[in-house]
Amino acid sequence: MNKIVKGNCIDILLELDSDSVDLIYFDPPFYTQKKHSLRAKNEKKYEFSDSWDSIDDYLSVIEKCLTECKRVLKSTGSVFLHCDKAASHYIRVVLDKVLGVKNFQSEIIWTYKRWSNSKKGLLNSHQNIYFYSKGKDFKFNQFYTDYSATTNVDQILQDRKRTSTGKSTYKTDENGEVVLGKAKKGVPLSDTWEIPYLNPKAKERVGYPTQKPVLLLKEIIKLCTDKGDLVVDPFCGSGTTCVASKLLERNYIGIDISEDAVQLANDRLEKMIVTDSNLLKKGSSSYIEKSEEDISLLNTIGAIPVQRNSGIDGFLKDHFEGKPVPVKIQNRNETLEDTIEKLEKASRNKKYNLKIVVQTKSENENSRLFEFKTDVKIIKSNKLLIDELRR
Amino acid sequence: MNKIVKGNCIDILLELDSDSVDLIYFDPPFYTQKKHSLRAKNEKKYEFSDSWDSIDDYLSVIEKCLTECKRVLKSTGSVFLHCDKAASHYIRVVLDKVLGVKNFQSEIIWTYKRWSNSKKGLLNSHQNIYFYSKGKDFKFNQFYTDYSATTNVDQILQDRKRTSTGKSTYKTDENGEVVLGKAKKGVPLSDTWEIPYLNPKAKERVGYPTQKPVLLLKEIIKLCTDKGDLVVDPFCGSGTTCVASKLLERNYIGIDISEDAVQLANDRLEKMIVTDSNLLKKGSSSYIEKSEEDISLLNTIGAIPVQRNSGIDGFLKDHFEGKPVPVKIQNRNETLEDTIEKLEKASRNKKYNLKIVVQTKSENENSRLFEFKTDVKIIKSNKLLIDELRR
DNA sequence: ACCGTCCCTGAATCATTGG
DNA sequence: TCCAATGATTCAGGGACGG
Repeated sequence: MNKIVKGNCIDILLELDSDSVDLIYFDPPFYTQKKHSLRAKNEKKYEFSDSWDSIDDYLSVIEKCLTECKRVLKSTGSVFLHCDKAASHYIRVVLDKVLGVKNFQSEIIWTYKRWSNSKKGLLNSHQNIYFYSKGKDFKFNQFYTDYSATTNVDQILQDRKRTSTGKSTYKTDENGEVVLGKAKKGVPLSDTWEIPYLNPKAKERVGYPTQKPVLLLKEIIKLCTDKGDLVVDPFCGSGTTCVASKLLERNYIGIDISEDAVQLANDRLEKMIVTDSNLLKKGSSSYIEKSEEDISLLNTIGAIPVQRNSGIDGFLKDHFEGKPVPVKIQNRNETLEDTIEKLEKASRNKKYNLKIVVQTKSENENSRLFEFKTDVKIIKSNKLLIDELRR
Repeated sequence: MNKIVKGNCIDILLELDSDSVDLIYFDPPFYTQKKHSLRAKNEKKYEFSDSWDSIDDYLSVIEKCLTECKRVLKSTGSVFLHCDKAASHYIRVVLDKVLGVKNFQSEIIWTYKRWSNSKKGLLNSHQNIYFYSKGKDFKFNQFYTDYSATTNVDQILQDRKRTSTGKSTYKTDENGEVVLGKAKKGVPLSDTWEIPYLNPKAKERVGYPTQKPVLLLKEIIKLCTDKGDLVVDPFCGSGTTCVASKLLERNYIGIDISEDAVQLANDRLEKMIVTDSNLLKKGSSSYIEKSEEDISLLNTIGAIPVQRNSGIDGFLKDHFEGKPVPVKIQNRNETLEDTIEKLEKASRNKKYNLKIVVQTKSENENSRLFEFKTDVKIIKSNKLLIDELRR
């Protein structure tokens, strides 16, 4: 597990156990009948050929490969097949055949803004991803997005009933007051995703043609796998799928027929560890989730986040008595004392005039905080204040 | 010209001259294998059946009809075929066959926000429109949209040249100054269109199932026809295409097999009601009135933002004692009393068990808040708590 | 296993009401 | 007359259930 393998994807797939894979991201050559090439920053030229004798020739390769994919997939597994307009309809016919019409789940549209060209007609700015599950009980993590700006959320919290004619209306009790319904989670994720196209200057770019943004792959992986699950990419190219899997702590196997691609993907995974380790220094593997919450909190108090200091999460934009004000947010796994100590340690020798800890958990009864001598000021997070209201 | 004809579309198309039509909007049943019915405001029930013996049965009808469409089309004419995920791939195979792979121009994605349901998986929120021309010299009016906010317009005005290795760079003259190119017109219209779905309460609604927004049809018609051109809709239903054609001063022929549909379409052409979408006019950002800060704060306390209620800024995701918890953040220009009053007013008749105001400003000395009777709970924002530390 | 049929879901946004 | 607040209505829906 967690490797990039050089070889024909069918051969390599044959070596995998049946019912062992959670997600397959299938991104074959698009049947453009062209040779794709691109020069990387180090001037190395990467290319692959997407020329075929005929569409049938092309499709038969796809079909064989998909059949093998189906075999290695767990019964709860899914395939995401990425293609573009050129052959998407023929490929979907194959998908229907191999995986079954019933297991078609969604046509995902990936839209992006892009450079215009002089083509007569509309500017091409989407690609299609077909989502098929192996069976009925596929793994799916529901994600929710914000309500539209025009939605009256206040209203939709109400319960409803049916009138005699079968129309649905909002329910009121005997006093004419509205009846409130159950908690709302937000809007289920749509099948149209707007994710920026990989910018030609993006650092992420490694110079491989048709490289996909990591964001797109992360989205797909989060949707259909959990931590520790296995993701396979039979046409992995520059290894974006593997990078995304690694970031999300999924296992991965990438396959590509080109020695260059395998080399490149491996390099990318190496380097990622390097850039990643800075983040790891800061805290735990929960970095990604925790940081979003914390960044919101730092935002609300007007603080600038600091990434590489385990004792300090940020500094207030406004100094206090001429000195910066360090802020630390209590971590889920820390006692308040721990938090204070870390902040104190990090600010030793720095004569800050004000140091702030944001408390995020209630103290338990045998807290000895009152015995604790510190000049750190403690404020309770708004979330904690609300939790206390619930008591 | 300019008529709605009752009958089978193939029969009616046979009566039309060859090379006489500029645009065909082809909106067949989607192969949902369901009966679609809807009741209009006057209680009249409109329905059509979309059940077929098999996909081949369905496709053979489509193919016959498309073949006839091709015949009546001028050499500069185009077909827009509207379908959804259910059979889009099979339909495109037929389109390739009848009109030719070379004449495929675009897959247009119509995306919209819509009310959700309890489906496992992604929320379905797009439909597909295939744009094929009859030949190479199809009529096409290029439309342009604004550059994206992140585009460096200054830079794209510069001319470019190629380096020896084939990379494209900006051109400079002998003095090293940039060379400005010719004026740019903007970004060509993309193939992904976000147009609001016909609203349940829209006046434009006539009670016919699957009714399309006039806006969508206007977009298509403007793209491929000029004033006085002829537009044909072989499955015209409630006649949206004809309404759009009339509005844009194009000629039209609508065909439908249902007497009811023909009647309805004619009525509609008599008194044309079109809702122009406020959302499109103003843009969804104009509805978002909350500041980044407020959104961050709502985020940190686990609340869903509400955009359209001056008394409530959000609801906590977790209910309290079975009821939602409204939250209001004190506004810069409000006294705390104002804020509380607004929240109270907005939650009148709703039996919330907990209502929260987030105080963001200190009370001044002559605050009369202590005289104020309310069951709203007040918490101080983290920002305020920090400001108070500074005193 | 495969149909209809019924019943439920739940957010979008224009129309209407209110000031 | 205009702007802001509120609500009505929808289902190119989806799933459960019974024959």
